[in-house]
Amino acid sequence: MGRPTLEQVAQHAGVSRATVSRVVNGSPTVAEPIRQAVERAISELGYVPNQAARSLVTQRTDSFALVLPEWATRVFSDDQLFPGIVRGVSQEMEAADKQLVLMLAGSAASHDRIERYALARHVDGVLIASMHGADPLPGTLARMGVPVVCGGRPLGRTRVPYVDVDNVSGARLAVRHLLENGRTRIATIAGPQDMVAGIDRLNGYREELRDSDRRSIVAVGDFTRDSGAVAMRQLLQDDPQLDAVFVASDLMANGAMKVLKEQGRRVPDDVAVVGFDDIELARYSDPPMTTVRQPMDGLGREMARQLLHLAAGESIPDAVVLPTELVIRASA
Amino acid sequence: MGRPTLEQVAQHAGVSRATVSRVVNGSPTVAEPIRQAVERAISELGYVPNQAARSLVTQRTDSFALVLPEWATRVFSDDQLFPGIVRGVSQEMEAADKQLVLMLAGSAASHDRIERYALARHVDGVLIASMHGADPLPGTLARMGVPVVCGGRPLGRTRVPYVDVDNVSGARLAVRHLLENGRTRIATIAGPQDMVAGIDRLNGYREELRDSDRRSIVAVGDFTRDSGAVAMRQLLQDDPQLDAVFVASDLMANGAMKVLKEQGRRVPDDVAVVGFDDIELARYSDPPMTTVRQPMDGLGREMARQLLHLAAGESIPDAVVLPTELVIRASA
DNA sequence: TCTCTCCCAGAGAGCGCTCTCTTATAGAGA
DNA sequence: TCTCTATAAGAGAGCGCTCTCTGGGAGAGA
Repeated sequence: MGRPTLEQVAQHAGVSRATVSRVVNGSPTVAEPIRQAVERAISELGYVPNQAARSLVTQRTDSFALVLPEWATRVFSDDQLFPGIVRGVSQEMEAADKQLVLMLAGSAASHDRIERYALARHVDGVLIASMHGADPLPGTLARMGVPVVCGGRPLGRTRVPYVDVDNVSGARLAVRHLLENGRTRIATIAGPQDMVAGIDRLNGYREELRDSDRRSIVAVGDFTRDSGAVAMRQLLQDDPQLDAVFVASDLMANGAMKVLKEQGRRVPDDVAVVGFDDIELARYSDPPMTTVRQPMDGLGREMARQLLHLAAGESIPDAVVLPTELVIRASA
Repeated sequence: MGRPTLEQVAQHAGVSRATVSRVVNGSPTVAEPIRQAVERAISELGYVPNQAARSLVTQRTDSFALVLPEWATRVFSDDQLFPGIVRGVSQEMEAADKQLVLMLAGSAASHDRIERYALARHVDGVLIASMHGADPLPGTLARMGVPVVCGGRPLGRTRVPYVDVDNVSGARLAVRHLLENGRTRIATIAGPQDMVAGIDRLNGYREELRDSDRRSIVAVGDFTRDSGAVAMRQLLQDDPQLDAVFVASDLMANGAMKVLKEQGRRVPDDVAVVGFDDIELARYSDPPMTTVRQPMDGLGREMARQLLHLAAGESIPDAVVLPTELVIRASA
């Protein structure tokens, strides 16, 4: 009954507990015949080391938590952002033979849960992805000595290392493309201004326009499709002459394009549209969308890599910023 | 330095280790003044129990694994299936104060990893979602005494409890709807025939047609949008007269509708289309899609509930089948 | 041949916690 | 007053593993 223990393997192989431990952990100081005997015993008994016992002494668990805001699974449900990050992190963790614990942070209560969890030494480190506003969690954990890496530049004064995509440059690329195509009245549908992605993309838009002396025309959405439609209607009302829109997410751009179609504006002939994210939808929309690609897998992978370094006691850069790229299709 | 231990809390409160343990675990046999003293010590020291030490003796970890095939994050990337299950499971686990460990099973190698992980007593049970073909993993784990619940009926002879949605009835509902609307040549684009969802939906289609003496017209896709387009072309070639298609997933239906449009067939006037899944895309396609809704959150939640019961030593039903529902929009 | 060194296996002390068993204290009944 | 029971706190034995320290045997140098 029960799984076999080190002790039993040792007995079965006729050696001491210590020797079995050495074999299991690949110590080089074990004579070949003994190693083989132990390995035979291990596989005969189907021995698997008890992780709890091991981490009790090593003080490591070899697993890491990925914290995602619960709404990420909802708002982003039909694009690749959420699965992309998860996949990237997961790949990198698997490669390092570490485990991934996923935690969805819904309420404020779950912040507490997560904090306790990390402090219970359940994980060797924590990744925190794309939070709203100035989330205190990363700072709190870091202060308690828990290795933490954020996905997306954290707002506020917390000095926590992060990995982000270059939202500002991405937005500038998009706007520059519109300018280069002779568009003169370039509006934007910005994302929520309590999220870094929302803020930075709007900044990029503004910077690029300022450099070319155009005036900005701004509406704000919340990254959902419907909010994109609402914002587009607003923009058309504000400036019926506009001939281009830079939209801070593909999903909003999709809503916006629907409105443009309804109002009889042709895309891109009358109004050019550039999105952001390059989710699958962008490729399949009508017309296929010109957009800014952000490497979500890459973001996840890089976050994982940085955290692994940090947890290994190495020092890591305060920030890693991944490049974004303009993908030109038909909408602009 | 480092986090405080039980011992230190005991010392600080002037009691024994056992008493602190009692307080932490909410034992009723502690006198009120002592309990308060201990609680004060706990909060003063910022004590958090070490999970590894605890589970070493309790033989529980209070965490559960959710295994997802890696391609789930890719193929299903732009719909709600993957995030839906994750969210459902996560909610139920959080409610039970358990942790969720997410494991993406990519290769055959990761099967091994997962097996070792579960056997290392890292988790108290395992959820396995939507695998291809007759996956040996659930059976193997179950045989080793690990509590397992599958999402989606497992193929093969393994007797592992599972939770599934009623694919057969859903498909029948869809086909019946088409019949009731006077459609006579009803084709189907089936899903992959090594997946239960693919098989059952095709079966439902066949059963319903057989009951009404119509012949079946079948093309097979792999649940991707492109495969839906390819299959639709095939169907139009096989039977140019067809006036309806039941498509086994919304994503494929989206591809199919694009082809219909290209070939000048109006939806639903010339060809009615019914999808399956009710992902967000269905609501936003043109025309909005009539489809079969499957409760992915519900599936996740029910899986979690069953597993929690199982892990608690209670007996659970071999199968739980959740109802599907026809959502009528404009495409049929 | 003897000693010194090297190498490899064993012994044993915990890691931080739970839980059973034991003991001390107090109150009740005779 | 003495015993019997009830109740609450303490003592201590592990849970399964790692890792340092110790010890024994073999080979090398003198």
